[in-house]
Amino acid sequence: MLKEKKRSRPDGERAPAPKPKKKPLRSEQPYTMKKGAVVMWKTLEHNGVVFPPDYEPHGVPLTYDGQDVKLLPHEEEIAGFFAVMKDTDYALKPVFVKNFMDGFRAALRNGPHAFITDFKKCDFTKMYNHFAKIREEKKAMTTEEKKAIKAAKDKAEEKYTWAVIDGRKEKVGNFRIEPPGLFRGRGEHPKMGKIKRRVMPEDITINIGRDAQVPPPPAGHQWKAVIHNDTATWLAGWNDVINVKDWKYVQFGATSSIKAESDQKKYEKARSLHKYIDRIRSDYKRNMASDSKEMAQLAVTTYLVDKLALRAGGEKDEDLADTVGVCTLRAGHIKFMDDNVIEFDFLGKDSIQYLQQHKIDETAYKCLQRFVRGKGPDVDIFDEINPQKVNAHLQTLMAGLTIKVFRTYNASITLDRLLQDTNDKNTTLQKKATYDAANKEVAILCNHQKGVSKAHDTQMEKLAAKKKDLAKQITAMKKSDDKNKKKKLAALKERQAKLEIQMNMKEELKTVSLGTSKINYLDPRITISWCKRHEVPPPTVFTKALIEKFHWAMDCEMDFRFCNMDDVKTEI
DNA sequence: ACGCTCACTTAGTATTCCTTTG
DNA sequence: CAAAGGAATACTAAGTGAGCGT
Repeated sequence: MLKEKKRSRPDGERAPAPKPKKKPLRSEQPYTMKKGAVVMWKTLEHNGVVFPPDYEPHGVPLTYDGQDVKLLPHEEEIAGFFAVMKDTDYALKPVFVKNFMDGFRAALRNGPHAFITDFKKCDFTKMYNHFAKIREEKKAMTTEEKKAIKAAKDKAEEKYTWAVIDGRKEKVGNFRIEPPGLFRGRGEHPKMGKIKRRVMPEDITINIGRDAQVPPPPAGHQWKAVIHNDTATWLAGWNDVINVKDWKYVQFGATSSIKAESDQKKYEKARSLHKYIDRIRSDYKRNMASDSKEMAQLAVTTYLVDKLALRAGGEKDEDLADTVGVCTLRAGHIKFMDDNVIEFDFLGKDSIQYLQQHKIDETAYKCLQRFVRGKGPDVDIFDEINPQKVNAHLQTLMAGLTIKVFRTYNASITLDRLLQDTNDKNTTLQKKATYDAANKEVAILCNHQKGVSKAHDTQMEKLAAKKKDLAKQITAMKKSDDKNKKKKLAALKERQAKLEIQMNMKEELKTVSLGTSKINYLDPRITISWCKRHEVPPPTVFTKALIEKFHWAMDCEMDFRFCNMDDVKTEI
């Protein structure tokens, strides 16, 4: 059964400002408003956004049906979007090519080049080479030239990199407006290849304090609107040009106090789940045997979320890639194996495949068999529930609990558990390996993957060659009568052992992404406490950016499993 | 109860930066 | 000192969930 298509809005317009509610005077407003809407700031100043440079025509032709055609600037720009992607996998996908070509043809339609209609006759090589040449020229510049250009750019952008919130100067995140190009949707996205048109000042809504100076739009332009929404923390926003009902925001950066505060709350919530987890687990175990199908479905989804760290899985529109989470799993996504083992095979967020077998609770196994009975592969397994219902049930057990908290909780507590095995006799490097191994387990739990780098095989071969060479040297050393033979042999053997570990690690991690959990799921206080206890300098495991992001946790010593709100020592 | 908007977090990949190597 | 390799950061797509109106 196909999911029902959600009604799409005909215009894609969005109200520029929150509905004007009957509010008391601003000065009379309490700091926290009635429900949900919390006032996030009293004053907010910033300098707006940076637009990409205007298009500069290069005059390099498109070759069509063997003939060079010099396009008009706006046509040339679009052809250029494709030319730079000529060698990517996208250019091989029919949907991508069709969407691109539809857009390209529409741009050509009323001009002198409307005869360009057939993708097969389009040859983008000249433009491609032109861009390649520019890249080469850039690369060939001296270090000083590169530095000077970078410095000039940094200087011009400096004032956009920060904003002042309640008197504090803080980093802005994505202050650069997204440049035009072709949409790179992930997986089988029906809109891939569509033209992402240039975002204009007229698209942008500025959110800023009432008393702040409104940043001037580029000369000859206007902002779409200027609002003063103090319950939101975004500085500017616009309707996404591909999924027009989506809204893109310019937000504060990861190191800002706004983000730090919400990060702390997230991890405190995950920690407090530890106090409730036994009750929650007995609740869903009991409810899996319930006569109520809805109750049983709530229980089984919660069980899967807890055991496998699955995502919620909200309903999606048909004009997006077909991906699922626990609530949207369909009968064809699971296979019943012997001994209560289920094979899960579905595409999750970003169309990343979740392909894992798990032995699950016997009652849950039987429930799943019952839920899929008589259903074709495209029918929803959990037909009586959705994430809202699951979350509503969870909130009868713990205030504020939602599905995603389980991912944070299980990721963090897994790290905490695995780090218990750290050997203090080890070197810092070995301790880092322990940390990375724990990080890796979390990444597998959360199914955080990455594409195998193109260079992977060559790199492995090189390491293998190195290893072979070392083995040779060792054999030679054994035969030699060098008086320092013992020492040298030991050194060689150590290098060999290190190389061996490096190779195994590289192979094991070739599809596993450690970064995502480190940035988003692992309570930094677990890591920092571990660093302290085992005398590992934090930069061993956190990059400079992460140390800044987690600055609020830097002096913490904490046990994740003891939830005491007083533990948060560092105030922002 | 449900659909929809809004605001924000989470995610993989592209690009840039920095270090190592030849 | 340049090229290569790998780490770090930038980018932007794609999720979650609260809350509101119907």
